Amino acid sequence: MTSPGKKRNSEILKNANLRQTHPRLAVLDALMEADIPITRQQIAEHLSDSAPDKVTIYRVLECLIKKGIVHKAFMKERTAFFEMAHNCSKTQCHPHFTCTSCRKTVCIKNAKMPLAEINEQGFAIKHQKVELEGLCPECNS
Amino acid sequence: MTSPGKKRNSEILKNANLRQTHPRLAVLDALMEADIPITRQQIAEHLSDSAPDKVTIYRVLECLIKKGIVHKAFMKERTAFFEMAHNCSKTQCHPHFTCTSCRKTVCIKNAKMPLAEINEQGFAIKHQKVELEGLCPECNS
DNA sequence: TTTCACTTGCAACTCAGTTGCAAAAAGCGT
DNA sequence: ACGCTTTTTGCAACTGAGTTGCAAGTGAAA
Repeated sequence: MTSPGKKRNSEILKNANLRQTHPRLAVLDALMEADIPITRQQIAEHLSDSAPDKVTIYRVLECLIKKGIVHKAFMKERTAFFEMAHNCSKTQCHPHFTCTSCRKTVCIKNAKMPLAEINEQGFAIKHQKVELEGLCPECNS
Repeated sequence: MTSPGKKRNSEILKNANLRQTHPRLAVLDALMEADIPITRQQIAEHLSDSAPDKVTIYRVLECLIKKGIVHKAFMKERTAFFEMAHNCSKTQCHPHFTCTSCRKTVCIKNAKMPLAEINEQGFAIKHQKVELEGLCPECNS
């Protein structure tokens, strides 16, 4: 449990002006190691015995999202998937691709997407999210 | 209840090889009249006294989605929003814009979005969904 | 009109996420 | 280190969208 990211997570909290607490460091650790969007349940499983209460995990996530450290990436089967925001630009997350056959979701970090342009006046686009569906390489062969 | 769309809805079911039933026609009617994505609850409210059971509405929607007549447009606050698919191309729905201030969502039917390009080999993109967030004209002034 | 597969409605259930509140602990000044 | 204040945590109970099983109802083909 002395992973190299431990110090960085503590740094993240400090920069965001948040108290250093076990649940916050633990949730950050789980999200960092996963490196793909995961659910609250997967966060708890990753932390197993030292996992905070589920309410706490939700509250920690809410707080980290508010600070822009974490994103709610997407919903699948009525369940939210969270990921670290450090691979996203300010206005746009990388797209997520879900395979309609095996139902796995992967991050497409290198896809380039222009921001949508709205013809009507007055809209200020702050954030764009792209979801892709289709067949992944494994199911497509 | 003799709206001009009644016959069209019946036609839709016939073309899809689905039985003509009250719940199916009613759900189609509600979605047609709304012309924006709505929830199962809003469908029921639209139909008020003649609304089918909520389970039936979900099953009708599921069936219409399978036939490509209806789309699950997006989720907001853990609730699914459904819309007629006739404003969407095969590979892409029009984007939906949600205002972060008033929480209203509108369809952006005239926005042009190219399909994402994935550099890695083997992915077959079947469908792309774009969600936008920001300030709507009313909240932006 | 009969028949049968497909649909519907009801009741009971599931389960992700939320709320209220009392107990714990982070961080500050002393 | 030691209180003190404020923020955070954990528990239990709740909420509400969506699902499941099953018996009763209905569309449409023969």
